[in-house]
Amino acid sequence: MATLSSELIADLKWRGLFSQSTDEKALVEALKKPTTLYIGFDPTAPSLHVGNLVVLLALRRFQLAGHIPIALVGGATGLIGDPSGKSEERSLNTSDVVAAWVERIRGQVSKYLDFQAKPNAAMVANNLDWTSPLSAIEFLRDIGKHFSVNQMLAKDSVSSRLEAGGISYTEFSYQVLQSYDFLELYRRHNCTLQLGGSDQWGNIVAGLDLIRRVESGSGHALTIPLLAKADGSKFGKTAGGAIWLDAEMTSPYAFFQYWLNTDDKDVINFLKVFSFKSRAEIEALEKTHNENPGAREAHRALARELTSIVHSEDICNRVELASRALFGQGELSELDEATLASALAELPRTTVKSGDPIPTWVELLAATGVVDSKSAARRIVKEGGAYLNNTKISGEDFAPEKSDFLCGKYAVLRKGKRDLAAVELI
RNA sequence: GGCGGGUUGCCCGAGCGGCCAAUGGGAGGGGACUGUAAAUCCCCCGGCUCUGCCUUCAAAGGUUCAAAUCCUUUACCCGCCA
Repeated sequence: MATLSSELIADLKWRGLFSQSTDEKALVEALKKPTTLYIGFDPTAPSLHVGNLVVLLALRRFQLAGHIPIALVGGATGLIGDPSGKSEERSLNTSDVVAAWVERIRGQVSKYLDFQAKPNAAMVANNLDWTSPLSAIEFLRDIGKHFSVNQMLAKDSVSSRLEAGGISYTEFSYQVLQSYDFLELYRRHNCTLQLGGSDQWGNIVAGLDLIRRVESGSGHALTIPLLAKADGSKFGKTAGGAIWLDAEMTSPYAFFQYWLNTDDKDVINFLKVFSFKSRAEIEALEKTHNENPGAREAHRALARELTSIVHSEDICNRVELASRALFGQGELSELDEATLASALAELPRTTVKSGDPIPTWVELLAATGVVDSKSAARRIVKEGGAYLNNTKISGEDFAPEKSDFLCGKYAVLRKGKRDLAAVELI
């Protein structure tokens, strides 16, 4: 990892993690010394998702380069709602919901930073700590006075909303709160750099203005491009919804598969953006990938590294084993019970009591939740996408027999090419 | 405050008394081809105890043998005039 500031910036640029910054020369100069920087995460859901990982890992890159990272969890801003990039007003969440999400996200964010590092230990902050004690009058006199409505209206996040039908005073005020966060972190920790997605540019420079006006101080802004996929679809979304970092919300198996199934056209870019591998290592993978894309070496490296970072190396190994065991190579019936059990542990599942009659394939699949209804499961059978233990089955009434249960316990249902579920006989 | 227009399945959007579970596009799903990729082609896409039945066209009531389609009220959105 680059430790010299010019190398750090060059590395970020090479990885496609550099959108724009305030005076780049001055930034490089400032980064020659350990610098305190922050990124904010608003609790808009119970977990962060893979989209957040881009900036979160960027923060880690800075720490590895010797800087002091602060992860700010937006206990206050999460109550307000950032209009950036939204075409409609957000619906507000209650304060207990937001408070609960803050705690979960605080825990998540902490996994990616080093709090023991010397001399640049990471910190986690919550903007509710300094926003909540502030009275409305103080806020308007001490902070609001420094903002020009003309400039606020000119911000992209606001002007696009004005065109799209309107914005509430609440969301309009968001940029003031975010600016105040930067000011507070500047005061408390001499934090002089804020990172964010490119949609955060306006909010970040508003903070720099505030620091200049109130403290006559200066700082820097650096934004990271929003990650785009080659086919134009939104990164991090699947039919099932977002890919979350929380293992309860997106299983490590599904997480691993998500990366393994990355579009060929995206895989090298994703390695640059997410991986901590060196440029040389990534370029070697690029070469391998171009020579034999079918081997999916680059995909596998990406999936392995991210699953290890987000979950753990141990979980990653288990999940990869499951992935290999369940996909084609080798007969399922040849797997020993331990391997099978751990592979299936990662899948959506249902159970059948050993005394009870065994339900039909359709009923079992519906019970695992892989499809929304029995009609959907029936459709799969009709269309020829139904498999039991990797063997195609037909007939809507098809039901597994006792003897179909591998090791006397497990049956593997498959829908289409890659959607798997497990049935356990208990 | 007055007048007019709108609210349809995951999204966009036709339908404007029976032939409507509702045209078309997108998203999504299955198949073929492949590499657990992309592109392409074919098929599917409310639910169920599935040759039939049930619940949907903002909500609630009504007219009719029959309503997404007509009437009334309510909620929300959007225009024009004050």
